[in-house]
Amino acid sequence: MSSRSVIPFRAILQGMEQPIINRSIRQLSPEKTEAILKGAMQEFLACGYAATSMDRVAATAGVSKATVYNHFQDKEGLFNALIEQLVHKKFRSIFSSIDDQTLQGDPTAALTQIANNVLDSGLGDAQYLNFIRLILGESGRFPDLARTFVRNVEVVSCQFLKQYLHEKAESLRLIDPEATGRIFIGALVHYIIVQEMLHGKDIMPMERDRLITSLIFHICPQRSPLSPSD
Amino acid sequence: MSSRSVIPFRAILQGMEQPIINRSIRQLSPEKTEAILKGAMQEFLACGYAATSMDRVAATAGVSKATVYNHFQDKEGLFNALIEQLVHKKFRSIFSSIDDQTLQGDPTAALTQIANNVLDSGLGDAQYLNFIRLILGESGRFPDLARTFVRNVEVVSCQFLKQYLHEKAESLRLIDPEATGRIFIGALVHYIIVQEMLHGKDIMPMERDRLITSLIFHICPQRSPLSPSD
DNA sequence: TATCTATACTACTCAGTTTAGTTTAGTTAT
DNA sequence: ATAACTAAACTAAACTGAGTAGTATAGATA
Repeated sequence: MSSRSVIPFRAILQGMEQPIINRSIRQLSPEKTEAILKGAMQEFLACGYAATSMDRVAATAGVSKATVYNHFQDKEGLFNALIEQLVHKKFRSIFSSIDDQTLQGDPTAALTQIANNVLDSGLGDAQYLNFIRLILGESGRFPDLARTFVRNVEVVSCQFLKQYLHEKAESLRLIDPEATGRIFIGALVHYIIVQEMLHGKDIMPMERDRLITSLIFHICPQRSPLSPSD
Repeated sequence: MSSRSVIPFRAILQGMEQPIINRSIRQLSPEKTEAILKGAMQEFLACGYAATSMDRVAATAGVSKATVYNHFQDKEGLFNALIEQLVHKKFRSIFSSIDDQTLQGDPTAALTQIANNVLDSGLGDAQYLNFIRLILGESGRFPDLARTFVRNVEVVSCQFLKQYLHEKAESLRLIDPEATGRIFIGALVHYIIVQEMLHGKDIMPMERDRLITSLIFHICPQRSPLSPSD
């Protein structure tokens, strides 16, 4: 996107072998880097890529604009670094809080907890919602960032479920645990997107427990005759 | 967003009852309106809201900038009109091409065709993908447009499936056709998002027929012993 | 006569650079 | 160890060159 040929800043030299002058090499302060990324997060998540200004990022970070450009090559570089950080640090493991005991027990209870974990990550957290919005909205202009997201969030989620369902495949009589896992995640993600991201709560309301109940009903083969509604 | 108090243009009066001055009122040419909307579509879908310039919209539409502002109040108004048009004209009925005969027959075949219709709408069409990207990406800044989308696309899809599954509820032994419909749509939409929108095809590949087969396997109660994979 | 075009304008914002001066931290000499 | 020195990280501010939304004007067109 930016196409200029300028002598690269010190920031780009990170990781390159230093020449001769090793006398008093101070690093760019990690505190500033963190502050800039924090400011960038606030701005990019709130305004999107195009509508975010580097002046405002610097102001929000409490740092001069020149410092921003000492730490990051340009707007695109800062954006890339931010998304990469968010994907790796914040939004990776939705399943870490699921204890092994639940996983070993009744599949209905385990799947309920997994579903609730997925929904909790997206239903309350406005920051998470804005992050997904940003990734989806910019996935056309930043395909590599989208792929990073897929590798670190989607793949992890689906692998986790695939593994779990594979273990239970016989007792649940599943023929394709991987596809079942995708259906499970997909139904939940779509619910989050429609209800919260697209503000569809009031237009097409549905209790989250109702969706989870149905989801588990369709995955676990025993079909009880009691019908909750409709 | 734009906060100026200007005497409204003729464009805003569209649909309002005209006052007294009906003396030789030529309308703003509908051809120009269409051309502007077409240009706006190209630009907004390709660049997003913030990165689209009104100069470029006018140029793409083959129309002067002043004409754009005669037909639409401002950038936001044009964007609103565009999304509204797209939602209503282009991306409303995914199910129109499903014939009644299929719907009356074997549920497995019917659901397969419905699933294929949903996937076809999103897997090939780059324009459709960009449209969804735009809606999702701007859903935070344009909540009303997001709601319009929900009302006209999500609700229609889910209602259609709810209705169909409600009729088959007994034979398929469904306890909550509406929730089942959501799961069905959700799994397909999530598949489109991950594979196409987020460029996950090569990272976590999955044949579309495999997903559809599993989906129908989970909805239709008869569980065949033959397993296609894994 | 009203819609259109072309063009230029206003007032502003933007990404990124530069300049001049301040702070900070590592090195060296005392 | 402490003080002096020095180079780099920083700040504030101005600046460049380009682009922005939206308006205004004068003339072409139908």
